[in-house]
Amino acid sequence: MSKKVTIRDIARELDVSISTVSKALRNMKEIGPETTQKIQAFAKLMNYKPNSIAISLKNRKTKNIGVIIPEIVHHFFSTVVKGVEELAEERGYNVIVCLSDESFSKEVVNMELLANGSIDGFIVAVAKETMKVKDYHHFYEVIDQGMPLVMFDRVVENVLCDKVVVDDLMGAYYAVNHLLETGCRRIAILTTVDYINVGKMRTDGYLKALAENDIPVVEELILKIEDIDNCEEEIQKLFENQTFDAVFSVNELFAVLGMRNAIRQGRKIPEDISFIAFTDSILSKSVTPALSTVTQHAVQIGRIAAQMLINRLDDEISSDGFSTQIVKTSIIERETTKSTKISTFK
Amino acid sequence: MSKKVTIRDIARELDVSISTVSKALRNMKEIGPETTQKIQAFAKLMNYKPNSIAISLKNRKTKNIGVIIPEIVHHFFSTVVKGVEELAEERGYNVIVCLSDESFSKEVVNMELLANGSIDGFIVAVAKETMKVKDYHHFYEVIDQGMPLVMFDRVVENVLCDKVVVDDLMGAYYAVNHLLETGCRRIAILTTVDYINVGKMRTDGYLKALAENDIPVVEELILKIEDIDNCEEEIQKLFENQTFDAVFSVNELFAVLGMRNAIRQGRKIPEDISFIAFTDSILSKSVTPALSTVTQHAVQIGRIAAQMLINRLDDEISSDGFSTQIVKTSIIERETTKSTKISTFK
DNA sequence: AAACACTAGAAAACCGTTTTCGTGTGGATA
DNA sequence: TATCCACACGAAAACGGTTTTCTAGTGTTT
Repeated sequence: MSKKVTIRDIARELDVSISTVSKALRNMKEIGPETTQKIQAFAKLMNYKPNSIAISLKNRKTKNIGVIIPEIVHHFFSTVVKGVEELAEERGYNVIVCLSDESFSKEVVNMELLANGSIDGFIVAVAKETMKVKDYHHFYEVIDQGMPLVMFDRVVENVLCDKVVVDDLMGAYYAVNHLLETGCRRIAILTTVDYINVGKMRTDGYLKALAENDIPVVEELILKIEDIDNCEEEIQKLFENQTFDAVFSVNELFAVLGMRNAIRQGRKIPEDISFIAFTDSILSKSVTPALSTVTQHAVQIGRIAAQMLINRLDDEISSDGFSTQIVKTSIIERETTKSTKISTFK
Repeated sequence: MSKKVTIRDIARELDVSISTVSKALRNMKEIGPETTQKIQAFAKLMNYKPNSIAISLKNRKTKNIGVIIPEIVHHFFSTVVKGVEELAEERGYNVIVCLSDESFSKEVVNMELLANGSIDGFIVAVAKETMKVKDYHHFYEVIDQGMPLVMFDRVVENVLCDKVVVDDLMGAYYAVNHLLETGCRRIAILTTVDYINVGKMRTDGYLKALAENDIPVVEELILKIEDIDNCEEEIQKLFENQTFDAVFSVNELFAVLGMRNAIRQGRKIPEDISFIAFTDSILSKSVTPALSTVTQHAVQIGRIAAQMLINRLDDEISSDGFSTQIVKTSIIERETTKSTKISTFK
């Protein structure tokens, strides 16, 4: 086991001073070419790598960015992380991922842990519990210490920082409009409880689309699911007790579970009943029939968030003027919605 | 914006030495009770948090563990990370996640980056490309520097380190046996090319099960998929050109895509054709009919890997005696395989 | 020959904390 | 009263680098 070689080791071996080594490694003209040559060659030979801890301590910069997400086994969040990772790598930053597990206390602990020198800035999607208890002191503290913070998707209105959000309302609006355009009239919605920001926004988009098309809102067709583990029963009940010709779902899972009910009832998709859902992952692509979706460009969101953070870090921009980027969604038509063209031709 | 307060600030304010502050904060009996009292109270007031970088520098420990996985938008890998995170948190460690993107060079770069002081040890699933080019120098270097390394799932035989692997061969064996027991005789396999360790192992398990039951191996029923992006066509061709009454797949995706072909051909699942696949994520649970799977206990794998690493880190065990933990799989029977009971009753 | 410019390298400061090794005060002991 | 020992605290080194300042030596210019 060969220990890590330090600048000091090189200096000793080559019988020069450590400052000479330091300068030579950074190609300073102050050091003669052949000395520089020799030192660099030896350093490479010894497989020397500067200790990043020492450098971090000296420059008070870690070149690490901390990402805190509620869940990692989650297509949207992991895809955002991928985007963050991509851009961070391009700009020479590392990514440290921590999970809040949707818990307020874990979010606080993780932030405090990372804030003490491990990272230069945060990218966060706020935990459900935090949104519920509305306690944002950990965000304020971090900002107060001069550490940049970027929120994405699950954002808090009152916290002053850069934000990246999905255009959930309009995404839902267009999705429901698409159902309307293809001839659907009684549209059920599978959504979440209102304290989940994105669920609320998507529900509002659904309502807006109905309103603009003079379709009456039927309360019985609005299913707000609290507990994701028991969603299957709730969805089944909806299918048993109500009739409708389309389903708009705020996520893939609810939609696919809905499709199961439709299939078992012997209904044809999309002829008898159409489906469209937020989130575009393997699930949508691989189920049969393939699910039409509203894609949120998660990689893009990650990249933008990382961009905002690193710009602030590198340019040392003063803290005034925070911006909120809104990322538009797009609809991917697959097999669970009728073609707009065909319905026009009819 | 209030700057971070250091131990030095406290010393200056209270007009004592920095060593006194350091000791008082750590409750050393060397310091008088009322001084300790005063210093701790003031530190709390100032919201003092020790700088972890400095501590890392001092004790040459970061309390961080680095996880390198090929993909994050991947159910198995992200679930393993969740397991690692869980256990790391219990033991007071942070997790730094880096992605190799299945690329050899990114794997090397990321390891070098993290190895320079950012972390105390590694948990790695080897990238496809690395397995292909068989260049493992970065693993040897890290081990040589005395940094513990734990490999999981995608492991390299020759690298001496702790390992956690799925019992892929037996998992596949039992899965195929299950198909056999429920009356299937012509069983197709959807697998990957042989340089992917787990694909190879699962194929071997398939072969073993057939051999032990005196079922002839039909080469045409073995589909080795290289490029995951074009797998749909390849699978379709198999369904068009061959007949079989069951499919064993090394992952969920291939199976679900296979099911699509069966459904379109109007075949009944599982009566006409059965399906069973490795990996148990939302996909299996939510497709219709729900897919029977071989679950790999990914959280468990993550926990074990983290356990092995942290034990070595905390106990400072000498580097001899590496172990390989084999995690058994289990079969989850859902709707794509016939019930064993029923076939017995028949 | 004196003044000057340049190059190379030695030495020290610095980052925030822990740790080792004093040092001075006071009370107890001889 | 002189010696010893706790006790409470402080000075300084260490961790591993970077950076700055200072010194010494060489060669060129006038």
